[in-house]
Amino acid sequence: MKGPEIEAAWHGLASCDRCQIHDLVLFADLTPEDFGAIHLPIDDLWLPPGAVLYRAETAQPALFTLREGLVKLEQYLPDGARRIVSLIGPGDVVGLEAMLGAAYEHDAVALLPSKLCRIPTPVIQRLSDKLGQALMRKWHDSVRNAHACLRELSTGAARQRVARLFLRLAPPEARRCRLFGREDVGALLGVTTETASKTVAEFKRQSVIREIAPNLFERDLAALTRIADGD
Amino acid sequence: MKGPEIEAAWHGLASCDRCQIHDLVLFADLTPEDFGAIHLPIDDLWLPPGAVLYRAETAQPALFTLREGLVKLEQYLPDGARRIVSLIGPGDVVGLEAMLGAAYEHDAVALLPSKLCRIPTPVIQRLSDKLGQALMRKWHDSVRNAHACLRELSTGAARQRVARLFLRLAPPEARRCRLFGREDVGALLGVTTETASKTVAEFKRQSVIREIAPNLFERDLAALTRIADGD
DNA sequence: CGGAATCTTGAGGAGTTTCAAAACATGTGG
DNA sequence: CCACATGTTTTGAAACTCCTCAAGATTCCG
Repeated sequence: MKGPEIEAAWHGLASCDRCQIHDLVLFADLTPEDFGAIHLPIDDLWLPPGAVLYRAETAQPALFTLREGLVKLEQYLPDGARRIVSLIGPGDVVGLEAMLGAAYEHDAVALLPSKLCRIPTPVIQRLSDKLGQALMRKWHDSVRNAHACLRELSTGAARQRVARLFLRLAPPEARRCRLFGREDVGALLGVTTETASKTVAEFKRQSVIREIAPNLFERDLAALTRIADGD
Repeated sequence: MKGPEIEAAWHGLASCDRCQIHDLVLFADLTPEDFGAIHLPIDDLWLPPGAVLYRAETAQPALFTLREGLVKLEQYLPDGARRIVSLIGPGDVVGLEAMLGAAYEHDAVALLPSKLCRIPTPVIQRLSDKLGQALMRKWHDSVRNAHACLRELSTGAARQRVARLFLRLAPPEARRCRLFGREDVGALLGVTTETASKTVAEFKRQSVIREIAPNLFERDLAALTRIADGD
């Protein structure tokens, strides 16, 4: 049931102070001196789609910042049903539970090619007074993200959910967005793979979306918004 | 659409050090000296069902600990659809976003008669080094709770969701549990009020549950578990 | 004892799932 | 470069679930 393990590529050591998305991430408020005090390696990772970042029930003294791409957090019900409980986008942090010394609670898997930083928890702890608020903001983001997934992606008819997903896949100013496999779309929206596929196909026929390349779409934002709010 | 505002009853000042659920709450690790350092009033509140603890978009420099009862956090979609995104039980903290100086993000409303403490955020901030881990644990609980609501209460057929709700309404050792209004059951499970009502009625006919008194049920845990895991 | 909610029930229809098969894509080895 | 195997996406038809609408029963409260 679980796919083959795909190894992450180690990309090198990160230079946080020259990070592209500097103000999005955890270390936004740090001074150059603070960076000097980091004595543990912050690894730079690249994951292809389907690659596993970590598995539930495992533990590492590290959390991750997503710089680019898209990651899913999935959990399983006692009856084996699989559900994606959160979509992680650029700037978000994954694996915050490591700060409590706890095991990870989800499978974290890349949905699109993704770049991440692996930050050892001792680094965070050492800078904790500097980071206090920023860290809490990331917790806050996790809660908000979870509530948004419930509110927007698990409520209403299937076509509304798919529409809201397309609106969520890229910022409003971007016309194009990239989608992932239909099985994952289903597990995220709480519908079957077939319903996910049929709905996406229907949107294509109605030119609410247009498929430029495999799983790369151009969106009609007005039409999508209309559908998202109930036809 | 929103019900009438029901005022909370102010119950008195809390004595945290003699709290009934002492080890569940935020202040579990504090010493008597720490309690002495609290110079802001920690109010003791009692809410009847339907009473509003706070509204979304409003702000107070305070968070709340639920000692007894059940509270819902609800949000609205652009199209007006209402959704309960989290169920708050005894020991849980509500309104953690106040720690970031932000406005509340949900309507928080009592589902059952509830007892809470109102803790001013400066109290937490003053004790922050003592509380660091405990506070983070509460954030963690919030995320876990949100994911559990998505995973168990918004996945699968309606009868599975209702069964999982009944299993969640009280600890496994308790035979009886109390339920709230059908409209709220629907908003929590992502089904209509009618479906919620029909499913509860069906469970009664099949004696999976037995109604002792209005909205007080005796549960057949084995049967509920069987249904929850897919018939 | 009304009157207003809330809960229950029913019938019909829309939407989703299920099952099965075909179309398409991808990667491997000949 | 093609043939083939594998996996994903699409499509269709039938069964089923859930929603909609409407009405009746029940509870709650003034």
